[in-house]
Amino acid sequence: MKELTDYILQIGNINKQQIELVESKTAILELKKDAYFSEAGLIPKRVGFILEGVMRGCYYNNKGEEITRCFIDEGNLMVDYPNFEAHTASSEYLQACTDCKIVVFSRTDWDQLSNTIVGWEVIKNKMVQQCLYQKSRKSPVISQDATTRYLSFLENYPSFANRIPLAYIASYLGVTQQSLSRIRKNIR
Amino acid sequence: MKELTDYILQIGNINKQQIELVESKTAILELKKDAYFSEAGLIPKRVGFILEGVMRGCYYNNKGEEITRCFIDEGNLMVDYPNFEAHTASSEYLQACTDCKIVVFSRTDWDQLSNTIVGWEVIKNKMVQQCLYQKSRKSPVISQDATTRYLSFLENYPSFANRIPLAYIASYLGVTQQSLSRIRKNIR
DNA sequence: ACGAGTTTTTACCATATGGTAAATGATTTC
DNA sequence: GAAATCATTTACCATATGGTAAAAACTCGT
Repeated sequence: MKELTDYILQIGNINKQQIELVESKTAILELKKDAYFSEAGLIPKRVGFILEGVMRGCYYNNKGEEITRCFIDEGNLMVDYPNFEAHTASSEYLQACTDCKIVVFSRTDWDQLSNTIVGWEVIKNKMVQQCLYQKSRKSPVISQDATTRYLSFLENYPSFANRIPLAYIASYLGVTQQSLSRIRKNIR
Repeated sequence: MKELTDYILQIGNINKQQIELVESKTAILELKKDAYFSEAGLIPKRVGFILEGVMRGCYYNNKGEEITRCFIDEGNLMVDYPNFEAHTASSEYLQACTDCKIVVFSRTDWDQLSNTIVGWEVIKNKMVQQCLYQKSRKSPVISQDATTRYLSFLENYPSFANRIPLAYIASYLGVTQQSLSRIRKNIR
């Protein structure tokens, strides 16, 4: 669980005893490839932190196409936070792209740790903030052409090209699989 | 300043006296169309809350083209928060698209209010979070075609079509001005 | 190792968007 | 109010990407 500890320490000040308390409130979840962590239409009940593997957020658009909204990899927080906070149904799936190992907080523990750890509320909010920044910083830039977006994707997620299905990457980049396949060919 | 009060109250609990304290730490800034609130290359020193008008975040890409990254309208927070927090140079300009009236916090006041108002730290972080969600929720969806993106834009910002230069909207949507002009024609 | 299923590549043509340029329309300045 | 500047529209052709379909390459379970 060192990864989670490092992640928290980089964000806020918290002592050893408090870290142990945080850890005591978590559980480890192993997800097989393709399994869901949370689903569209349901109220998110848990916050995850990815220890190993890659997850993605995805949804179905009005044409029934499956669209990848984001990738979340090791060392990052995973939750549809607006809906988690508001107790409203999520509009996306959080799905494992590979086998994953995840630290899980229940809603109760996630919130109640604020009562026992001074500053947990602040740490929580900063973790969520950081998670959002990551997402927006890495997400494809709409004013770039498809090839440039793919090259940036490779820089942001160097290990993904061979681990993640082309279709997931294509919908993330906003192109068809065929186009992405052609782009890969042109790059070679 | 009712707008700012409402905004804060919707986010956290804070009493009348505390609100007055917050307000006493702010200044009102009037920006003329095209003026900058902050600039690329400089360390952001202020947090703004827009009372009237529309601002945009923009930058120059490696081809020298001016790209609009986001619009921020009335009732929303405006700041390049990652760089504000890290004391690092911003990579974008925050520019007035129309004449604007803005509530301004200096960095000192923004941070030190946490010492006098219990819970300000949490409110601060939630305001920033909400600001980020707004931005990502409204930003154009890369898997949609240009016409769909423009129609969504109109829903998100109904008052913008005639107030904001076409070039700004085009680069926000990831199309050329000519394409956007053609799209407008097709919609009519 | 085989076959069924899945994923990726290729090919062909249709279409949307880009690039360049010029014409029109709007706004500012003197 | 005329000239100058800036913003928007239109036109033309080039190019990138999409849609459909099929072939090829992988994967998985037996």
